[in-house]
Amino acid sequence: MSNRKIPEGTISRLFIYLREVTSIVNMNIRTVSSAELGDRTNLSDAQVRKDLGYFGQFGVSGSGYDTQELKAALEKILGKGKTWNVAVVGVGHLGSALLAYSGFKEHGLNLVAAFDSESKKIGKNVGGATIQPIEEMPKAIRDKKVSIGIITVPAESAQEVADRLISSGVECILNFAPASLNVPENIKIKDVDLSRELETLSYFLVNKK
Amino acid sequence: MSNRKIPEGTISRLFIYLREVTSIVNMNIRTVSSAELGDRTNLSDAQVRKDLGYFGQFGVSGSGYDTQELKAALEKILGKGKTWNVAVVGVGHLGSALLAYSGFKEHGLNLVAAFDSESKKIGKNVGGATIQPIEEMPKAIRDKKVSIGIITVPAESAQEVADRLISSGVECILNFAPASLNVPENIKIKDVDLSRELETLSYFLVNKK
DNA sequence: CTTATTTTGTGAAAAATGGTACAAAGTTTG
DNA sequence: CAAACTTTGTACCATTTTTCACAAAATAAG
Repeated sequence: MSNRKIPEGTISRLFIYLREVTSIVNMNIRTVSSAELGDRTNLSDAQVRKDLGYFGQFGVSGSGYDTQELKAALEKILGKGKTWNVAVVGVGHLGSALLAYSGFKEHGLNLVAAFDSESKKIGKNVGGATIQPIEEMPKAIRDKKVSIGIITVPAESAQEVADRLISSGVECILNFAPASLNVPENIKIKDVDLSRELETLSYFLVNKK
Repeated sequence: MSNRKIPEGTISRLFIYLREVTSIVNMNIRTVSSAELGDRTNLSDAQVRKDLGYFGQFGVSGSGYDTQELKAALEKILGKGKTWNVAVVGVGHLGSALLAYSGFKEHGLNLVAAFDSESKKIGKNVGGATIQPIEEMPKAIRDKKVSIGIITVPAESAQEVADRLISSGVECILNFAPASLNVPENIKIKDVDLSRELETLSYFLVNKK
């Protein structure tokens, strides 16, 4: 049951279910069916059941899912409430904007270190961390137990930064640089590429019938 | 050939190929093989060939792809250089940050209108557009020929805003609100959900072996 | 110019994902 | 408590996407 490989899409949808079931709990509704959950999320009832099925049996035939139980189960599966130490590399426009983003803390990401190669930025304070030179990365990342590295440097230096982050011990990288990075199997890398999202829209408009 | 349905993933990868081939052209390299392109993008050679194959035959057996030709072809397919008029609804933190993002203009997105429901924001200028009340949306969107609407309002009002945008005539929506929106078949909607990206990392860290 | 090598383009196989449908289990009704 | 109804969980089927593998085309070498 839980040893099958779980599709990436399932994980992503789990967050959607959690969002929805949280809102349902807040309406003091005790129970919800897969059909209802599907309606609210624009997904099919079968999809909902199948996704949840990867993680166990939460439902009750005839009445559906206990909303509070489901919420708790999803939170557990998705690691809600846990916190992680993160380090940002590259404190330019994008880096600073990210550090100001409140969603960071809300999702358990705790900024403990920031690095930049520009010497005039060193020593400044951003989002509670003091900007350090890149050379201090290995020590700082070990000392502060950083598990997530965020790359917001230009594409040219992104690979080098990724290599350093990994050799310093981070397990997970969030890459905002528009570059295809090479990382070992055991490292999770997540590319966030707003440019590509924008360009996809452009493609759609050009090629729509 | 080009009447087959093209996978979403293919489109997304095309941008990656374009990025790479652009960098190769800048290095004055005249030709590139699917294997090389695959290496640079962490994709398989077969994937590269199949993706390109959806749009025609660009390669030459024995030597590969002419980099300049491929670049030009990808730019044409992806609508590079075209520009689109966009309107932003919701000029809070996120909206303002987006408007400051330089990538917007670079990707041919031209802000021509901004709306907000808060009366004290009306009349202010952001990124070259004057903030208008939501009521003026239909007229403004028609007059200014807006084809892309960007939603950066709270989740609660996102659906309502989407409905209004669509009935006013936009063809494409970029949704930054963490909500599952319902839109007609012929409207392209793209969800950008940074929260979910962050949460996915958390899932990975909790569930890694 | 013939042989060896490279590399494309694409059918066909395989893998991944999503949808259908139904037995089994629970709930409600009279 | 029996019959009608609801809803889950999953085995099976369909579709989509990726990978394999190889003939055909181009190039390079001898």
